Amino acid sequence: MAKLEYNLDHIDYQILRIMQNNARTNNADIARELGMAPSAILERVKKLEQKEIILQYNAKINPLALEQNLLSFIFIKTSDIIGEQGVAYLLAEIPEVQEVHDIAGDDGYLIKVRTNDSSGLVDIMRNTLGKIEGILSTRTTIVLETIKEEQKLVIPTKE
Amino acid sequence: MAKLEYNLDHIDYQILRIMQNNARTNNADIARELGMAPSAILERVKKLEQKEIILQYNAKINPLALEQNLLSFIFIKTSDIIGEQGVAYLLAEIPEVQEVHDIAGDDGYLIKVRTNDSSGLVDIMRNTLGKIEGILSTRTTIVLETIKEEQKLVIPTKE
DNA sequence: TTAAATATTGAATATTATTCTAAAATTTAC
DNA sequence: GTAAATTTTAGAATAATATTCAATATTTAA
Repeated sequence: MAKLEYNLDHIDYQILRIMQNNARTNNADIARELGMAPSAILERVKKLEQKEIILQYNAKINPLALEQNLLSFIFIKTSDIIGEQGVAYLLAEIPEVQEVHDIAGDDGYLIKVRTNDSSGLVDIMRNTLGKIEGILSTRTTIVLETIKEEQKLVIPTKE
Repeated sequence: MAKLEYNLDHIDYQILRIMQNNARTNNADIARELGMAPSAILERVKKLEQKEIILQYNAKINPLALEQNLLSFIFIKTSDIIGEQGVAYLLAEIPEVQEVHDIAGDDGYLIKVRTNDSSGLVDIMRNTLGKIEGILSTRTTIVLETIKEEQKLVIPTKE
């Protein structure tokens, strides 16, 4: 895989900033805001997508509306050899698992799980995690309340 | 604040599923896929937004493109009284802090931070966290590699 | 500096968003 | 269970946007 060149100028940054805040902002509006032609903006957005700078567009859905009230972080120790991530990929396949991170130290992995409630969490731990070979131990942290949760990156103001 | 009634049927679920996977799917396409009139879909989407079931539309940007290569989780113990979250709101104001969770146990808060590199992390810990009154201690976990990271919820298949 | 490559504009067309009214379906109240 | 009230939908009309393309401008590289 060739090294990708991300060559972003300040117009790209502005587009990213707008899109990060509202992915449904239309071309015409972006063009107006940046004082450019819609066709030029379209070209740039397409390029940002092609170069995988914009990875995807998501609607953020209120977890409460889908009765997904329990958020948990679980540290998982495994028998995975360093550099290998067999267990990680199995964890990543679980729909309720939103994040899987390989972390430094002897903890192994940190995963983020969203379930209906504690019974949903128990269910996953027992029936899903429990069936994965190579998991040595888990340590679970329950979230009582989420004050902030977003994926917005800090975008440079200058190029 | 009145208790919100989320009254979702299977058409709403389908809309949510489509939007969660691609927030830029246009009305016409959704209408075609669900075999309904665009105007009906528009009504439903507006309602989902009004009822705060769809919270926002985000473009997911590749952190590498913005040189944000280091992801960390930090456990923060504070002198916040249980139920009060003064420190949490200060943490939430930091742009590099993507998540702030109040967690069970004596750890206090768990935050997720994205920085350029380790020097950016040190900088935040020293110059930003260090200046917040009420932080007693921190424990930092560095992410070596992220295998999965998304906010997609599990959407019911039946109503 | 010049040639080549890239990016932008502006106009034309295709497509979509949005509004509105009437009909249909659903819910509510009696 | 029926009728009224509410909500939802469809369909048509219009406004707005997306997209394409050829010409122009700009940038890049030699």
